[in-house]
Amino acid sequence: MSKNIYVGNLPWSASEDEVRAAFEAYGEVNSVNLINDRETGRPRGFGFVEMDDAGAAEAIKNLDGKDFGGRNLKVNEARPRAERSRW
DNA sequence: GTTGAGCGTT
Repeated sequence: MSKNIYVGNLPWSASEDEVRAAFEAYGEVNSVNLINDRETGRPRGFGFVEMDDAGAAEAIKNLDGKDFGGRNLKVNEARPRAERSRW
Protein backbone atom coordinates (compact mmCIF):
# COMPACT_ATOMS: atom_id res chain seq x y z
CA MET A 1 0.00 0.00 0.00
CA SER A 2 0.99 3.62 -0.14
CA LYS A 3 0.62 6.64 2.06
CA ASN A 4 0.17 10.29 1.27
CA ILE A 5 2.76 12.75 2.46
CA TYR A 6 2.51 16.51 2.71
CA VAL A 7 5.62 18.44 1.68
CA GLY A 8 5.80 22.12 2.47
CA ASN A 9 8.25 25.02 2.60
CA LEU A 10 9.52 24.12 -0.83
CA PRO A 11 11.46 26.58 -2.98
CA TRP A 12 9.42 27.97 -5.86
CA SER A 13 12.07 26.72 -8.19
CA ALA A 14 11.75 23.13 -7.02
CA SER A 15 10.48 20.51 -9.41
CA GLU A 16 8.82 17.13 -8.96
CA ASP A 17 11.99 15.39 -10.07
CA GLU A 18 14.03 16.94 -7.27
CA VAL A 19 11.38 16.15 -4.70
CA ARG A 20 11.05 12.64 -6.06
CA ALA A 21 14.80 12.15 -5.91
CA ALA A 22 14.89 13.33 -2.31
CA PHE A 23 12.14 10.92 -1.30
CA GLU A 24 13.43 8.04 -3.36
CA ALA A 25 16.48 8.06 -1.14
CA TYR A 26 14.34 6.77 1.72
CA GLY A 27 11.82 4.59 -0.06
CA GLU A 28 9.86 3.78 -3.12
CA VAL A 29 8.08 6.81 -4.51
CA ASN A 30 4.77 6.03 -6.14
CA SER A 31 3.93 9.53 -7.28
CA VAL A 32 4.88 13.15 -6.72
CA ASN A 33 2.31 15.90 -6.80
CA LEU A 34 3.47 19.49 -6.53
CA ILE A 35 0.61 21.91 -6.09
CA ASN A 36 0.48 25.03 -8.20
CA ASP A 37 -2.08 27.74 -8.07
CA ARG A 38 -4.74 26.70 -10.53
CA GLU A 39 -5.84 30.28 -11.14
CA THR A 40 -2.56 32.10 -11.37
CA GLY A 41 -0.34 29.18 -12.35
CA ARG A 42 2.28 30.08 -9.82
CA PRO A 43 3.86 27.35 -7.70
CA ARG A 44 2.56 27.41 -4.17
CA GLY A 45 5.73 26.00 -2.73
CA PHE A 46 4.28 22.75 -1.46
CA GLY A 47 3.15 19.42 -2.70
CA PHE A 48 2.31 15.83 -1.95
CA VAL A 49 4.30 12.65 -2.27
CA GLU A 50 2.83 9.18 -2.37
CA MET A 51 5.12 6.48 -1.05
CA ASP A 52 5.11 3.08 0.52
CA ASP A 53 3.91 2.96 4.10
CA ALA A 54 7.32 2.24 5.56
CA GLY A 55 9.08 4.48 3.09
CA ALA A 56 6.76 7.33 3.92
CA ALA A 57 7.54 7.02 7.60
CA GLU A 58 11.24 6.99 6.90
CA ALA A 59 10.99 9.93 4.55
CA ILE A 60 9.01 11.93 7.10
CA LYS A 61 11.45 11.17 9.86
CA ASN A 62 14.44 11.90 7.65
CA LEU A 63 13.31 14.71 5.40
CA ASP A 64 11.19 16.63 7.89
CA GLY A 65 13.13 19.65 9.05
CA LYS A 66 15.90 18.99 6.58
CA ASP A 67 17.41 21.54 4.25
CA PHE A 68 16.08 21.48 0.71
CA GLY A 69 17.08 24.10 -1.79
CA GLY A 70 18.15 26.36 1.04
CA ARG A 71 14.84 26.11 2.91
CA ASN A 72 13.77 24.03 5.85
CA LEU A 73 11.65 21.25 4.47
CA LYS A 74 8.34 20.38 6.06
CA VAL A 75 7.26 16.79 5.70
CA ASN A 76 4.17 15.30 7.30
CA GLU A 77 1.39 12.89 6.66
CA ALA A 78 -1.13 14.48 4.35
CA ARG A 79 -4.73 15.04 5.30
CA PRO A 80 -7.50 13.44 3.26
CA ARG A 81 -7.99 15.64 0.24
CA ALA A 82 -11.52 14.80 -0.75
CA GLU A 83 -13.86 11.87 -0.87
CA ARG A 84 -15.37 12.10 -4.29
CA SER A 85 -13.93 8.98 -5.89
CA ARG A 86 -15.24 6.78 -3.14
CA TRP A 87 -18.94 7.46 -3.14
C1' DG B 1 11.63 39.60 -13.21
C1' DT B 2 7.43 39.90 -7.22
C1' DT B 3 5.75 36.36 -2.55
C1' DG B 4 6.43 32.47 2.07
C1' DA B 5 2.03 30.10 5.68
C1' DG B 6 0.10 26.46 4.38
C1' DC B 7 -2.72 20.71 3.10
C1' DG B 8 -4.10 19.39 -3.22
C1' DT B 9 -6.89 18.89 -9.37
C1' DT B 10 -8.26 15.45 -11.78
